[in-house]
Amino acid sequence: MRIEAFFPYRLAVVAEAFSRQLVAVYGREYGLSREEWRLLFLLEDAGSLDSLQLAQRTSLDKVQVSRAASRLEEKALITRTVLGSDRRLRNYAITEAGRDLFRRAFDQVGARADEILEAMPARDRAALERGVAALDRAIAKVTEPETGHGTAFPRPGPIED
Amino acid sequence: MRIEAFFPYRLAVVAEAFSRQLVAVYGREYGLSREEWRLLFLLEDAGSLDSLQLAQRTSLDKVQVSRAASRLEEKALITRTVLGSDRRLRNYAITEAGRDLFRRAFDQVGARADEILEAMPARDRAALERGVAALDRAIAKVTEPETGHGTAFPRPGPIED
DNA sequence: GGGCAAATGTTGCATTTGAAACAGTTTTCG
DNA sequence: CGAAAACTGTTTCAAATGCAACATTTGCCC
Repeated sequence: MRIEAFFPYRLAVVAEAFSRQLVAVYGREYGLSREEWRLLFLLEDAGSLDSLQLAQRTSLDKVQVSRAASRLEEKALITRTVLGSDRRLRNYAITEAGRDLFRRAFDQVGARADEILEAMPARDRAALERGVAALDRAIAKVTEPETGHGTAFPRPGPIED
Repeated sequence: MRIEAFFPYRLAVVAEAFSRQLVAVYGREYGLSREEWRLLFLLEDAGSLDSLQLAQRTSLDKVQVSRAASRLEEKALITRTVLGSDRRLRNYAITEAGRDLFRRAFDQVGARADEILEAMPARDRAALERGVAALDRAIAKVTEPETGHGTAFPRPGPIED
């Protein structure tokens, strides 16, 4: 089989290429890593989050969150405080500087993303959004066979993570 | 804006999750990195390639190719020889051991990929393939002037279906 | 031909990343 | 109560990665 015809390869390559286009903006021009970008994105929307909420809404693991938050704190883009109610947890809040930086970056990143997406015919764009949403559901279904109550399919191979 | 509604984020997260499912197979069970997997994939199809052909058909840069090839050579899965016609280039060939390993891995990886894709309704799966192909073309179109890296994989011909 | 620029693959070095160990805090349960 | 287990964030250490310099080979242009 030719690798160009192998769908997982095509998906990975296209997604990486798309991501690179956006990293080129928030990375080169604003010095943000992908993890920092995502944390700022979440915090600009929510204003403030504790680490439990944050873990639920990001696909980053705890090490990535900890390190990205350290860097953002050094740059004074967010603040981190220990929660009084549970001292294991942290409260993350975006600063005004962080908000300003994110908004400027988001303008450019969003414009770049739109430029690419609008280069697609509308029908194709709709197909892409539908397909991505469906793939997301399929992965969740296949990898979480027993999160529901009742009887779950017995899976041939256990997949953790 | 909620990050979950930002399409580039959704695409990246879904693509990473899908890729993780496959890396869990060829990585954990066969000890292959993503780059090694791709090189083996190409070489199993072609049997033998020189480095120019290889550069055209992967989205890997020269350092990644060099390092992945070193590891594959150490494992005796491929051979690397200097080309007589141009001693800057290398000829990569898959060994029998490499072919065997790849075929066994591919059976499992392909099955895992199919398991996920077949968990999608057929219409959604068709939409995904259409959308991914269209996004690839859009990125190529938008980044065409630069022609530099960061584009998607080379398309030998128009995508059917 | 001869010197210089371009092309190719490799290596060095600093940074990043991932997995596991660690430290601090809370919950559980005898 | 209090020891042990569980949970959360951080640190540590080895491996991977990216970027630039490097060495080798070829092509170019006079």
